[in-house]
Amino acid sequence: MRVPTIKDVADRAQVGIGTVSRVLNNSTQVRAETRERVNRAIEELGFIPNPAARQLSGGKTSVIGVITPFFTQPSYVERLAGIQSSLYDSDYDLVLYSINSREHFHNRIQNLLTQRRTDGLILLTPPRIDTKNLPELDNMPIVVLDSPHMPHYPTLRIDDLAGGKLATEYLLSCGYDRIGFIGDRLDDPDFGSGATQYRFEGMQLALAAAGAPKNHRWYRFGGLGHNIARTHTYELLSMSDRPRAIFADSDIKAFDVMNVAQEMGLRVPEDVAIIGFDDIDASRYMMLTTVRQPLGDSGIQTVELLLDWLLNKNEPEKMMYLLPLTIIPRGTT
Amino acid sequence: MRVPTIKDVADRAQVGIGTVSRVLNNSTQVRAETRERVNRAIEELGFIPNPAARQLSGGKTSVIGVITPFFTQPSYVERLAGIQSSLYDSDYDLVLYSINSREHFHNRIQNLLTQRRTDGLILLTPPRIDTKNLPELDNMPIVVLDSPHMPHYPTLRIDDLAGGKLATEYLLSCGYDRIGFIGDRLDDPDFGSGATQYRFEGMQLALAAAGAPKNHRWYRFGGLGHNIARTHTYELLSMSDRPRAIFADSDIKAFDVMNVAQEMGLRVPEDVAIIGFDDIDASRYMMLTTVRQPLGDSGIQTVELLLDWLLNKNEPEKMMYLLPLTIIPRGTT
DNA sequence: TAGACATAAGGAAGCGTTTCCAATCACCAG
DNA sequence: CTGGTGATTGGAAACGCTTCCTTATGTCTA
Repeated sequence: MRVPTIKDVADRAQVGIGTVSRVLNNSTQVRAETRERVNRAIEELGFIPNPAARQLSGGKTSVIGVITPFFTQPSYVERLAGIQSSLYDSDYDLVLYSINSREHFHNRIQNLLTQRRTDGLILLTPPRIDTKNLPELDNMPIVVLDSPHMPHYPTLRIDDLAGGKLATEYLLSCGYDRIGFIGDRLDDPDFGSGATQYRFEGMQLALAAAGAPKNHRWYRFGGLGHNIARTHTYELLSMSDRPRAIFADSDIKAFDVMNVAQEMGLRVPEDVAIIGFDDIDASRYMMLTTVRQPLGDSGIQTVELLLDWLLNKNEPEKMMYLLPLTIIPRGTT
Repeated sequence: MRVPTIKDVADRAQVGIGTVSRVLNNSTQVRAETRERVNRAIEELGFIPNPAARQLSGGKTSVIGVITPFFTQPSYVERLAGIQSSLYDSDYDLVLYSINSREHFHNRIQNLLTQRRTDGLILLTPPRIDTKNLPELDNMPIVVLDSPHMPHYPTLRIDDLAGGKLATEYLLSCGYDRIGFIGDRLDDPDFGSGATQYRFEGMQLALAAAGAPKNHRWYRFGGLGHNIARTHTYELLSMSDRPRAIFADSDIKAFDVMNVAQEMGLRVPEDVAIIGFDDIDASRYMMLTTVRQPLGDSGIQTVELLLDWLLNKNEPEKMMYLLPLTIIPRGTT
């Protein structure tokens, strides 16, 4: 059986195709009785508008694109899951674009903006790029999640400085005063988001406020990958004046710290306390104390902002929306 | 500046639109010289074919749909990541459809088959449905990953029976003879894949072959969710003749087992050994001994099969492609 | 009752491709 | 030189929708 088209609906409802289209698009210019008749015909035929035709004619794609790096990392997955779940009941499809580098990101967004394959875009932790080269950026609703690099667009993110303070204050309140830090390199040209830097600064502020000791030898800033955090941990914990607690700027790194500590025969938290950052799902199993940021919720809120923009033309303010942070005390402190 | 269309290319290359289209679609019916001229014009204008028009006219969407349940579970994410990475260099976009129930799955696939929003479909762990109601299923290339429920389609999956044997034989070879089992309920109407059942049967075969003791009180089949596995673990480990080792049919459940054992003051593996199934990323951090199935690779292979089908018309055989399993010995045995 | 104006509805044009058919051209055999 | 054949090309039609323009139908006011 052929897939029914708008023409079939029009014939069955004894109206013109224009009227059917108006019913589909909730135009007010239709008499209630006519609308009813058309809806019945749609129902009876099981008519579903052809998305390609709709897109070609009206420019609407019913697609929301999500551009994300590091698709495999749990914190990204959890944000993505939030996005997915919010889109679930909408009429929008979610297209996933994974990127590996700043260049790739630039190409991808350039393409998407010119090709108009999507009605809106969610940029998950986008790298720093020169948006001056993207003149048409303003025509497409874009919401940024977890990045300070696109201040001219609505952005949901956390206050990393406050997060660093929070973690440190918690460690201090537990009685640990000598605190080490393990984070990303500060000047990553591709994906450096400044998160590590702010969290570290927040830590320094908290230490200063409490009059706690600082020691630059306790602070390590590495690249990505497991081994670097492992190496740093080993170095820190081998010192004669080793830190009494370690603040890792992500839960994944904190797991490495836990592993290395255990391999070195140190007890957690008796010999060394550990706090992470993110509160990914696995942290619960690892009994890791951490700073929770609302990963799933942040995805949900991002979609809400974007849908309100697309559906109700409520363009959100181009500002940073700061998300709440909380300490989740578990077994490593 | 307006986005260039095929007409602009045709004008600039001094040819007709049909010729441009033939060049775009690699038809052989174009003189080499003409083809060259057209390609230059495309290059100069930065022309990119409009996907919507293409789809409306030619029926090709350049989209591959992935239908997956449990989007948040690590094993699914890892499969998905494999799929994503393989699609990365192709011209296909990946659209993610998450489903919650068998009904939802049925509706979704029905819609996709009639709407033709995708050129091909990957079904990740689809539930058991009545495919008789989907007469057009045969028109759309579909590859199934991790499910025995669609035997009339090419399917990549593991041999769960062999996996159960493998895990059990390994535990026996470590000297643990009293072995418990924690798995899903056997008759889940929605997503029961038979995996638990086959893994359990494999275990029973291995026990019988080795003459090891069996005890039905050591075997628990629960539903989804953390608490059920936790409860079962507690029950098992509270017995006076408690099992010396526990085989959990997923790593996630094994984590619960580890947690409960620890809370009960039991040492792993000295008091109770634990083996999981899947080898998700987190298992490495948890030092969990487990049966590794190639999650990421399975996604890659699925895409290879599908792309070969779409691009080269190599329709794969409608059979089960069995993926290899290996024991990953770590700290819990 | 007539004119003005709002509301409702029909349907052609247009969106940017692919594909099909017809036209043209080059070449060859007879 | 003529007719036939295959390769190459141009461009109309078609895909299924939205939108705009037009016409028809009320409805209200003076």
